[in-house]
Amino acid sequence: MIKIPNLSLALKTQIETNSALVEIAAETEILREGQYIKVIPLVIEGLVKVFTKHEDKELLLYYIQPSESCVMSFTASLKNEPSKVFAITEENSKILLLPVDKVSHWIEEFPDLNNLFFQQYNLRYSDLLETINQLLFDKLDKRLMDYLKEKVKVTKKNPLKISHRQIANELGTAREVISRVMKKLEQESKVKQFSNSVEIL
Amino acid sequence: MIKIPNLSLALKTQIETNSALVEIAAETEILREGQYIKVIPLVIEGLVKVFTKHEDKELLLYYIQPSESCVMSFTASLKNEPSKVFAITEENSKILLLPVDKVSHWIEEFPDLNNLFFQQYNLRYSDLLETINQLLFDKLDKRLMDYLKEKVKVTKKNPLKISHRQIANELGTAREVISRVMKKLEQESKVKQFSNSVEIL
DNA sequence: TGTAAGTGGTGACCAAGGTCACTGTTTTGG
DNA sequence: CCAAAACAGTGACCTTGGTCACCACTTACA
Repeated sequence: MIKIPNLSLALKTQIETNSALVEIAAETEILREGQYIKVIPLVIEGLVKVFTKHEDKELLLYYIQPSESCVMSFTASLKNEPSKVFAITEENSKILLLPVDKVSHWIEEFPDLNNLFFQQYNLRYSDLLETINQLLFDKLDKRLMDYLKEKVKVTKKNPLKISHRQIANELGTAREVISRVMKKLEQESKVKQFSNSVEIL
Repeated sequence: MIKIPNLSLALKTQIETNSALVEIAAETEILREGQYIKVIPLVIEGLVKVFTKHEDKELLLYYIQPSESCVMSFTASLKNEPSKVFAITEENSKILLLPVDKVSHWIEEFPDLNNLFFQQYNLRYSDLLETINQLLFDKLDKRLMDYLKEKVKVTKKNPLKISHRQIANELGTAREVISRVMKKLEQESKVKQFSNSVEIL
């Protein structure tokens, strides 16, 4: 039985018998801007990254962690609108795919599912607002540190195996810039770099 | 009887008999960061501006227009969390104040209200994402033009009576910068300036 | 095992926008 | 009607971060 906090047994049974559980390899694109979809993902295991992108420049928006869903898919499928964001698996993941037509009924029938989606919306509202505040108020050194801390927390790995290029992509900037700021942070003893990996101190 | 699209008569009656309709003068602060609240506003008439702020620097996030509500208030009051944003009336406004304890019941009882809040969350998600995209991908001249067009649409006034200082505040920048960019836009015949007002061409 | 691809480091330079200082004009309230 | 406050214009300068051109090192895999 799938473990998702705060869902009733009746609902979990419904979900299990009506949804597909798929395993998706790391680094697989699962949603792109403009795409129409008919399925709502519920992450069981692994990690999904959601980001915005425009002509080679992109920005990490938030992660979808186990027990979480994707509100973009929720509205995109219920209202038949195209997605405004991209999503990609960052780790090998197990994801439940809930069929839209079922979900629209379940929402009325099961207050706990209704609740879950309200919680998800609220969470993403906070995530996006946080992103705005960082873009607007913080310099790159702070943004980089916050990014690294968040990444350590979410992947539960320290040191992180990650390239300067990927960091740059996720922060919407250039590799050289990360190189520069990273060096500064290392001199300030806030991080330590090995080959291809970064440890937060 | 209050006119709000897509709400059942039964619900509207409930709302009318259990909520206070208040008139709030323009430029009145109605919500600040860190504040706890026990009431959910539904704008009937007028216009409410929602923004983020940090040490004198602020940024317009979105407007709450008639028939719309405030999802920040929704979660802040239902989950007893402090607000993360500021809100201020931009015009004289009539606002229905729904008591939280009632709303939590109405949401289960009336699918149309449940629906309204999902729509509002979706709308704000889009608003915040749009804000992020503009901050990240657009230069100030484009951001300024978009801001002015939006303002004209939302206030239904062209020319707009507005100072460079206020524009600067809402875009998170400085007055001198707006002065500069405004001059450029005027030379490109995209706007026309009179004393204390701006017309979009 | 050698070569191509990916990665990181660095200096020089550029562009956008933020800051400062100061001026003149317009608006407003007593 | 006049003084104070708010507003707008502008040149000089600074800071941040983006761009470019390289070079050197590591890693993967053919």
